[in-house]
Amino acid sequence: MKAKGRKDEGRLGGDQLERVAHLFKAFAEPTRLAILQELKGGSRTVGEVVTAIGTSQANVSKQLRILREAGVVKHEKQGTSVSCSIADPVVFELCELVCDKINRDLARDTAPLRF
Amino acid sequence: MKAKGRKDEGRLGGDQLERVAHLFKAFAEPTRLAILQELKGGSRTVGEVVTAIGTSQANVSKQLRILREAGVVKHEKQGTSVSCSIADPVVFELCELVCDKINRDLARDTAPLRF
DNA sequence: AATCCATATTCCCATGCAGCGATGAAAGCG
DNA sequence: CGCTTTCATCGCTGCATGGGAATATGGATT
Repeated sequence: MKAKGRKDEGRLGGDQLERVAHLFKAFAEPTRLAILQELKGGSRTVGEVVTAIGTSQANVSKQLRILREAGVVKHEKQGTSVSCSIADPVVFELCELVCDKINRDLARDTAPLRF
Repeated sequence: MKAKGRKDEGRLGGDQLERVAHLFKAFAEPTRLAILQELKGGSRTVGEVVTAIGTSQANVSKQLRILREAGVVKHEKQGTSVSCSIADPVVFELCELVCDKINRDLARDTAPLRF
């Protein structure tokens, strides 16, 4: 009967919820979102990302590690530098859904201009 | 020409990135995900959520507030108690995308059993 | 080997925040 | 009016983490 997981109609346990939360957390930071936005334009070296988003190199490296370990960004050694790129197109879908929701809510706030 | 925002091919500024990050942050916590999962089954009072996920009432109230302020959960006074429900179906899409991604990555980790 | 460059890592500090206990506030009910 | 129920809020503590400065690592060039 394969009672593996799935004990309560697909309700997730604590460990799995932590997994999900951990992945969401990768997106829950302006600096990391800025990095993702930069990578949306294609592969960039770490140095290019640093100059693009204007924070310290140490910080970019650290945030890139978080994104990589979340399976969101991919690293590739290319000659002397390291080239980064989006590892999973789900990034775009997630960001689009979230942005659309924000825009909807903003419209709802601003809409009552009707007179 | 409506030059509102949109200064660099749709790249978001710091404030807007913070908005996006803030919304993602609402999902970046196991307790809040457990609450959302419980509400996925329909409206629940605060008390029902408390007994369902097994943490303090104070904590549930606080996390519900965060979810409500993020526009993710809706509160409605019903008699003596407060009924909560999912305010935006985008919740389901987001969670589904994230879960699918995790399952894909897990499969990729477990797959190389080939010999 | 010495050196330069691009990244990664370590140490440190400050902030944020989840969780608990206690208290407050507000609506039903005797 | 008190009393209970239901939920929200406050104060607090411990832990996680974003960010900077300094340092380590590792490849390339000379």
